[in-house]
Amino acid sequence: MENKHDQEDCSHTHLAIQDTLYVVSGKWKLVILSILVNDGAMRFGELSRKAGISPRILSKELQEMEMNKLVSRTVSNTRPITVTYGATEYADTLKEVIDAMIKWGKNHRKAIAAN
Amino acid sequence: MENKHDQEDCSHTHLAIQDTLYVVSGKWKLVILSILVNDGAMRFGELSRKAGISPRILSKELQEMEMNKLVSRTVSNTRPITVTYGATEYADTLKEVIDAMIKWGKNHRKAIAAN
DNA sequence: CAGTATCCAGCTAGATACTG
DNA sequence: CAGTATCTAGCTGGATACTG
Repeated sequence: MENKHDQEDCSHTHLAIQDTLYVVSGKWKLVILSILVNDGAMRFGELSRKAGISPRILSKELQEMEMNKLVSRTVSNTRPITVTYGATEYADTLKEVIDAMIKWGKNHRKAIAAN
Repeated sequence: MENKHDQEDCSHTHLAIQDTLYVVSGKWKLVILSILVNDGAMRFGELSRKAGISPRILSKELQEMEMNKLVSRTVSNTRPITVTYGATEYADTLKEVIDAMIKWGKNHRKAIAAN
């Protein structure tokens, strides 16, 4: 019984880590998010230029981030249409994770340098 | 001047995130670490069997983790030699990061499920 | 036993060109 | 403008066999 519980807890925990890792890993997700947070909402092309990401990759990343409610996508009825991407309020909840990563990463540099 | 400072802060921050990401990302690093933390130090073969990782990958992961001071490697002068791997005390410092990831991941499941 | 060597499949990211 | 299609290079992880 206890074993079963332990395993379940463990797999839930593992799943939670995987989920977070998925959202935060990869070459661009956090770069995109930080640009949208710091510079505010902007259009697809502008974001592409500012981040230096080719459209194919940017499109894919934004779709995933939208599914994860980290960015919002707003279409304007101009001609041709314009699309604006912005960081959501929900994206702020990631701050705790990112801050923990920043803190550990900074200390780790020192820990490794101090051979 | 302010710009320069901002950029430096930003790049340091970005670097710190990358460093942390490097240590926790990938398919096996946290799995290996949790086994060593939960079950204690053990030998290469045992770890390979317990985690279900082929020797090539396990060896590579352990080397990286040793360089990052997350695992210790101890050679015994038996014949043939035996090698024991264990989680270091320093590995405990990662707990903050991992806990933040677990917490966010668990909440995120709910947030996404509540469509 | 504790790895390393070799070979290989699949995924990630990018360049470039194209479409509504 | 906001993407999608196509093609490609390089990296990650894995199976298997081998060595000291």
